[in-house]
Amino acid sequence: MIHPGFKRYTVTSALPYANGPIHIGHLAGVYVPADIYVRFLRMNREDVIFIGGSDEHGVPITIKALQQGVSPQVIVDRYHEMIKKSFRDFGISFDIYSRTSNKIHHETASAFFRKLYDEGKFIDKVTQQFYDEKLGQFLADRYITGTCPHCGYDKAYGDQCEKCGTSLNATDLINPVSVLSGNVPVLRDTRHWFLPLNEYEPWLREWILEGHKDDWKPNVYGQCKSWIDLGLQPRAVTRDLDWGVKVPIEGTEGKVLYVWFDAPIGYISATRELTPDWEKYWKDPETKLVHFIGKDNIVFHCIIFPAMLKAEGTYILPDNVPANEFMNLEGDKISTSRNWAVWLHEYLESFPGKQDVLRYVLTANGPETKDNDFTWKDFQAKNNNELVAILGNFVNRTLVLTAKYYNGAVPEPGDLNARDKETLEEMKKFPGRIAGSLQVYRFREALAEMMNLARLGNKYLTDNEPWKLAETDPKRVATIMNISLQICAQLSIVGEPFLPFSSEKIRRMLNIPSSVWADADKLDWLKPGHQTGKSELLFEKIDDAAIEIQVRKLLDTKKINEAMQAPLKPAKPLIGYEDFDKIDIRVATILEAEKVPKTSKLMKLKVDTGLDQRTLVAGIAEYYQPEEVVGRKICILANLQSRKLKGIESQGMILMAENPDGKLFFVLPSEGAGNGADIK
RNA sequence: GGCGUGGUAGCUCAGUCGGUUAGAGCGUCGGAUUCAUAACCCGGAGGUCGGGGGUUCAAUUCCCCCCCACGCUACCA
Repeated sequence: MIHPGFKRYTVTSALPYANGPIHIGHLAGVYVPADIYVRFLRMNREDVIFIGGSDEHGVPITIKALQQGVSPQVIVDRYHEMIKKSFRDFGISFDIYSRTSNKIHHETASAFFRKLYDEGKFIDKVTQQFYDEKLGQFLADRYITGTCPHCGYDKAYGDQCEKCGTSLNATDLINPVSVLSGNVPVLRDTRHWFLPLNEYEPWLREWILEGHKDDWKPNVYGQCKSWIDLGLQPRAVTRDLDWGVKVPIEGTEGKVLYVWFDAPIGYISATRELTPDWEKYWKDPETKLVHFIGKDNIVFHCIIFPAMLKAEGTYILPDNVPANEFMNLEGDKISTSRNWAVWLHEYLESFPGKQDVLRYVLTANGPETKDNDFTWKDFQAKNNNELVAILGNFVNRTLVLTAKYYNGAVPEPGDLNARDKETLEEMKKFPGRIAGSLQVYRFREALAEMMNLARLGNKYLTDNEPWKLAETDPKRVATIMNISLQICAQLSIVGEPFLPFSSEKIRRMLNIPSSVWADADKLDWLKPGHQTGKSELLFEKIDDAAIEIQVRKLLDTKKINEAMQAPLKPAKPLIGYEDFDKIDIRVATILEAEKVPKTSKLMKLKVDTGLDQRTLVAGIAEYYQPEEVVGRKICILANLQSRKLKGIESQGMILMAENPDGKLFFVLPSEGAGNGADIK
């Protein structure tokens, strides 16, 4: 038993969203570490299931479908198959890779929701939401576009402006428009169900803050503590949308479960799909549940999903959530929309048969404690200087010498000298050390230890110089070669979780079957006289040209992105003078200025307009300091309806010129214009 | 703005419950060697441990302030 107290394992990996392919960020953060962990458990003959699947609900998929004029199902079918295939080809060894559009998932999620509903675990509230009267349906925030109140971008979504990155409420948008019909939507009442997270706060506090103080990673624990200490709020678990799991309550047509509610249940659905025995993986306290995720998912997997499971009452809770940080690419954040990524399906085509190289690089450079950077140069260096030079080279020189001296048959060892014994003792320590690191999710460390075994082999060979003794001391050579061959065999065992393809290759070269972890310190996998197989190179050098191609590809992407960036806003339609005449723009002087506390962009200003003195709130604090604006003569829009911002009544708006990058500049009247001067 | 995590050699990272010369891998320089994919093996150089204060006989390690990166979150007429 690897972890005392547990007799089986349920390992989940975050469900990738089915609106794009898999990239190295996904792999480094979630799937490679999860796969290493699972392969290690399997080698220990543990009862383990490894769950993956596509998350196919949610608004972004419906938007994408809309843009392409197809049904959401077409979108998810396309990406689900693509993702599933690339995972399989890459060797991520899921026991099942399922999807949330499956019938069994809809049933599972419905039943889960219904149970909580029947037991009164939800509260319901009526709120106001935009409604498209022409189509007769409510509009999710993502289904509304309009002008961003911050940057003026006219294609901002109701939840976020993709230009300035600001998160918004749909009601903030200027001139909101329905994406579906182009109509102006109206606000209408709608009923939704909420999970009252606040009620679970005392329990979460004890379970996480007390119970997992020592075994959860600092980033995970810290994030949880932050959320709990801030005070938890009820979270809506339903949405007005027609793509997703229908709310299983009478009279709720047009409502589905919110995607974050149904997605984690996908882990359970997938298990049900995998085995009729699914309950023991989810309801037996002797099962260890581990969620592999990225840092952006911490709150869902540590707070919300556990609260759901707790509310349901019959499920176990995650024992650990080893969330990773992010992997950057060549100094920039990976981005699907900007095509700034190394896509798995493209990698598999560009570097056929080199799954283990990427697995190695992503593990050795894994973002376990902080964001890391993937560069192609580093990829090449790790392949050439580590995989080829240290691991591949050791196996190769051993097999070449074995072929040369013994025609590939394992020689009978003679008497062991001190150095041999010492080496064998060292070898025995590796499986335990590697296992110790893997058990606490320290994959980089475990991998480095595995490579140290290859280093041990290289040093053993070099120091003993069998090639010099071939003529004079054949018995000694036999011993050296026997031990070197055993190291190769051991490498194939302890390397298996990290480099499954290469381990298989070593076994083929040595002509031995696969082993379990318990045999990793046996030291006699190869009996004298055993005939080894055909030797080949374990890894090949990757030359500059191959790397150059990849780097150029990224440079091209960068050029395209730069060319597309920051276009000037298109001209607005013509208006008549009477429209312009409605606008009252005046010269004013700033009398006082102070930053609005607890905001980063807002500044509270007192201005003299000539007619009166009034208060304005302006989003200029990122570009100007209060002391440098006081006394300035500026232009303001004076007859704008007032609006409260952070509790302060803003009576008008300062005229600012905005560059495409969002930077703001005052519009200044020339010398001589007095306060209250009318601008026309 | 609030909260969280991180900021240690050129690069990727360990580590320090405060204490002799701060470690590893890769890179770099030099040596040795030739079984091996010019690989392996040995050795050297390279760090005021993000910055500034404080506590202490002693701080990279504890405390305070600040800066930077990333995540969550608020706000941006």
